[in-house]
Parts: sequence; structure tokens; C-alpha cells
Amino acid sequence: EKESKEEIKSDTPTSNWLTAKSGRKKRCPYTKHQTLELEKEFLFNMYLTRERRLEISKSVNLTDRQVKIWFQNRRMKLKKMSRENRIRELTANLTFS
Amino acid sequence: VMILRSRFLDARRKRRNFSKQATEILNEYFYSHLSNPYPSEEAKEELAKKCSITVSQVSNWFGNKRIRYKKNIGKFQEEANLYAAKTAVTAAH
DNA sequence: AGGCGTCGTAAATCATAGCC
DNA sequence: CGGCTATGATTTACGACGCC
Repeated sequence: EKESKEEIKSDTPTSNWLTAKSGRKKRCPYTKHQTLELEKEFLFNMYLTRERRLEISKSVNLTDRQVKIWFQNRRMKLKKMSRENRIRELTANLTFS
Repeated sequence: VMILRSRFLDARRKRRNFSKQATEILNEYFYSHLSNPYPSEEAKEELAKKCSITVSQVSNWFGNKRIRYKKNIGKFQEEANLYAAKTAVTAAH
């Protein structure tokens, strides 16, 4: 008997999850200057207005879509950082008091 | 105590490879879910606990593993067989 | 409809731990 | 002791879905 819910089929060794996402633009690392400018703006405000976004994108020579996505990613990074900081504080106190 | 504390905190910044048994647990999950190696949030939490690492680290591990596996399946064939055999034994009651 | 939000991820790249 | 490569983490770029 046993459970046969999660079957490992011999038919499709490994199929769909390795379907490559085609047509995606290759990741292009930003320059130090670009990153610095974006970080400075992020420090000033985490959310951009459309006008501000246009200005920034022009000044750092990125498309406004790239700037929009950069801010989205940056907010997620901040969120992750605060999540982990909180856990560390709690863990440190419990372990060593 | 302060020395221990600072050592513990410093250890955060230096990357360490995961322990042998942590890697073992992650690989067992990966190869026993090879048709869809995407653990749910709950599964990630459980793996994190068992491995004594964070959920983010579990996510990183699966992200890296999926890409590296599919980039070169041949290179991982031996490992795949090994864990397939292992879980077969475990599944036998 | 349309645009911008989060969430989870792919893929490339970075940093360096650890093994010869 | 280097040099290399494996491995964990971070950075771009989207798709899927949500809420005005």
C-alpha cells in the first residue's frame, strides 16, 4: 500500500520546471555611479512619482521601466533586511543572557 | 560572554558552507521532488528548522540548485541516483 | 483598461570558502 | 602557499496576481 501521492515518474525524467523563459533581456549589472544615484534617491523616498522617475532615469541613463523595477527590487531588499535583523536581535539575546 | 557574543555575530558576515547533514536534507527533498522542486512556504520553514538555517537560505539553496542542476544534468546524475536510492530505502517502511 | 504595488523566481554575476 | 572551482548570496528582469 503506502501513499502514492507524489509520484516520481520515469516517463518524464525532469520536464517542465526547466522550461527556459525565452525572450527575456539579459541581466546587465549597473555601474557604481548608477547604483549610487539610485540609492541616494531611495534614501530620500522609497516611492517615486512618475515625474521623478523620468528625471532619474534620464540622469542615470536607464529606462524608466528599469528604474521602476529597481525601486521595486530595492523595497523587497529592505523588507528582507528588516525581517532578518529582527530575528537576529531576538536570537542574540536569548542565546547569551 | 562578550567574546562568544561577538564571535556569534561575526559568524553572520562570513559565509560558511552548510553542514553535511543540512545539505543532505536539502538534497533529499530536491531529488524526491524532482518533478517539481518548489517547496511551499511551510515546507521551506520545516526544512530551515531541520537544517538550522534561515528560510531565505533555503530559498537561495533551491534557486541555485534548480539552475545548476538544469544547466548540467549530467554532472548531477550520480548524486541524483544516490538520493533516489536513499529515499527508496527510507520509503520501504 | 492601465499602471504601479508585492511576491517568487530565473539567470547572471559576485565573493570567497575550501580543496587540491 | 596559490589557483580553481563549488557554493552561498546578491543583483537585474519578469510573470502572475492584486488593488485602486
